[in-house]
Amino acid sequence: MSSDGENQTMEFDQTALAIIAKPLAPSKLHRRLLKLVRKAGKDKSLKRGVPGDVSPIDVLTHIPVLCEEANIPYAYLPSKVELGAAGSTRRPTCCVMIPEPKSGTFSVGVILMSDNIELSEEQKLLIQTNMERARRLISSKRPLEDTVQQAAVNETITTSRRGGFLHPSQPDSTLKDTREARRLNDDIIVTYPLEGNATCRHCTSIELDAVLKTHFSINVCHNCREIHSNNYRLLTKTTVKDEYLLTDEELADTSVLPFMTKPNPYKSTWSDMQLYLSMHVEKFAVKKWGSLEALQQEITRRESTKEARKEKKFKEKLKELRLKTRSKSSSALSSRASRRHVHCFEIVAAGLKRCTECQLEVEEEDI
Amino acid sequence: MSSDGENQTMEFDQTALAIIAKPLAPSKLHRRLLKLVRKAGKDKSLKRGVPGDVSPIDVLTHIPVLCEEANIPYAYLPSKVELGAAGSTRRPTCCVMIPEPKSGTFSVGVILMSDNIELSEEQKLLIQTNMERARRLISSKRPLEDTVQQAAVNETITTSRRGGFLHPSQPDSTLKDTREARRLNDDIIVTYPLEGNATCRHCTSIELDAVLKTHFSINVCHNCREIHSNNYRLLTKTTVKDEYLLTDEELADTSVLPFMTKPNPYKSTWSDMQLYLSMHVEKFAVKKWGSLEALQQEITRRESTKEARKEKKFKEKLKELRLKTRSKSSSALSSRASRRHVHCFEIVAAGLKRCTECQLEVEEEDI
DNA sequence: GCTGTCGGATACCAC
DNA sequence: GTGGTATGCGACAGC
Ligand SMILES: [Zn+2]
Ligand SMILES: [Zn+2]
Repeated sequence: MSSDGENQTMEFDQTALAIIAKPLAPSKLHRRLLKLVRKAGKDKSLKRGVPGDVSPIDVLTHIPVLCEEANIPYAYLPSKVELGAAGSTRRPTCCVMIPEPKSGTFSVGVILMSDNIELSEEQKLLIQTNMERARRLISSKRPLEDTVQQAAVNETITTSRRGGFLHPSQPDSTLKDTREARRLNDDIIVTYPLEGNATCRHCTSIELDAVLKTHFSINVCHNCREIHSNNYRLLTKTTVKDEYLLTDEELADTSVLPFMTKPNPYKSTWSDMQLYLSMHVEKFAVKKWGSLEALQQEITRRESTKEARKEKKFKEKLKELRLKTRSKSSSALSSRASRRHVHCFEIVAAGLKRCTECQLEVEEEDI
Repeated sequence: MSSDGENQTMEFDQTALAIIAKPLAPSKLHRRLLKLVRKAGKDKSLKRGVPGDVSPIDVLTHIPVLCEEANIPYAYLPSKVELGAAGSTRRPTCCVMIPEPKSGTFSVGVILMSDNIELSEEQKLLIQTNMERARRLISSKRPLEDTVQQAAVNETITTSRRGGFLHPSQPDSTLKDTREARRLNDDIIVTYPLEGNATCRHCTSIELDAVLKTHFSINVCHNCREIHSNNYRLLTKTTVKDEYLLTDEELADTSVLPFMTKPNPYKSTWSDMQLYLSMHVEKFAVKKWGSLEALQQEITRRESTKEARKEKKFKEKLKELRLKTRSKSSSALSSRASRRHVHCFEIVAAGLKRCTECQLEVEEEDI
């Protein structure tokens, strides 16, 4: 099953790129890259190069080459995905390099592209190859990723009885599945004599889903649960807060919104997951927000304010950097930079690199 | 001067209504009514009638009559003004009654109208008359209004030397003038021998404005100050925070944004006004927000979030009320209500009134 | 008009 | 994925 999910991410033609760009359906590899970037950012180990007055593409075109030479796997990501999920920048094109925890050498490069950059067939192929290499590296190197990987395996084990239920027409079933968490426990409750069993609320089956019956006192069979999967999904507390805009306070009233717990898949010693039933949550959210449309409107509103905040913050930072950098790079030097070449940087000060050929100065900032 | 301002508010034909409806240029009377409503709201003394399932206009048509009979002055206000300034409701039509502090009898009624309600000539005349009565009552009755009125007089006194400078083509000069506060002190600094005086930064005059020279070390003559009045306006701290979105922290750095103080015009014992120079503020705001356009965009954004919040809050409240009221008014009774008549309410419970003829129930809520 | 306080929402970090 | 804390902002009441 897990191999299913990963195979899908390898197709990376223009069509797939458009699909992957949807914020709500990032592929597994994308999500891993984002997590990786985010984690590296937290560790203050992520380096982000911000060029001064030259067009960003001028600086970036050589990165793939450098990566190739240094045998560093890299990958292109549509920028939209990054913006939403990893909370990165609004720059149309930029590059992040993720160093090894110990040695400081770079292990993975990620190039964030604007959506409207045209790719040649050759580039596409290169991308595909490197995506694969990056994927392999990621799944084998990073402790965080290892944990998640491990968790996925554990889930698969506990759900062995339904391991093969994934439908081929669901390209992002991996993601969906994790969020639904229906595979966590699929035991069936049947007692003897059979006549004493309650029947499914939708049909006459007595093979009731154990999770729903035990934790939510809902009698529903596996079949009907899947038929009405929108009602019987399990949602984590975080998801509910993010996608239904409920508050901690509201989620604390178990008489209105009961929940079950499961060990935290990231690390079992961390706080348990709190899983709410989608039908409860949705009903509550409709009561709170008026309608699902109104809810969606509020979500959009908050997202746009978030975007605005980010943009403002970034502009401030950029202006600062520009002020710091502009004085150092004279116009005479930058005109020389127009000649096409691969920048070769030397470090001239803490966080400041200069190309030995064109004197382009690039400031590194920790993010 | 103050009589100038008040005369203008008496013209209340359709044209004037459109003019008055502009949020940024409410007439003096409008602003007083709004303050009155707001203050009454704070005192929990404001009663707002919320009809159940009947069309609001059905309930409201008799209010003027009742007011007439009880000799209560009333006035129509375009609803848009209320929504923005007094933070009232989104109802297209509603009515607020403001009781006397002691007796509890009503002294002023304000009817908030939708902008698209058609008025007959007779109605317009009635409105005009009652506007006038309401204005007189307000300026004579309310302690808050008295204070403001008094403050206005004091300002006029301190600015006697330029008392007549108001231009007739400025209908809202009263408001503008207060905000500019240029009349607070218009002494001229000239020392002898005349050769020792600095000259105006814009011309050769040595009759420098004392306020700007003393508090901001800016040499500018009265004439040039008025010519460049956009640069040399004085803005209160509150105005700066509202209209330029600067924070307390930013406004505290006097090396960047110096300010002068003046006694609080509302009550001299309250905190002094802090007056900033418009050119300083604008320059800082442009640096902070990127441009005046970006600032305006942010202001608009915040206003829309505020609107959204209000709307949501109101919807919640309305839903509650509907639930409480609906069960009490049967459909049979409300059909009887369609006959045209003046509702005559009796109190059936705390905050609940019922018309003796049509049984219409109206719930009063404190706001 | 100014100030302090409170509640909501958001961002960040550690587990 | 969750819980805590820190921060910025809007609302409000008192002065
Ligand atoms: Zn069933
Ligand atoms: Zn001059």
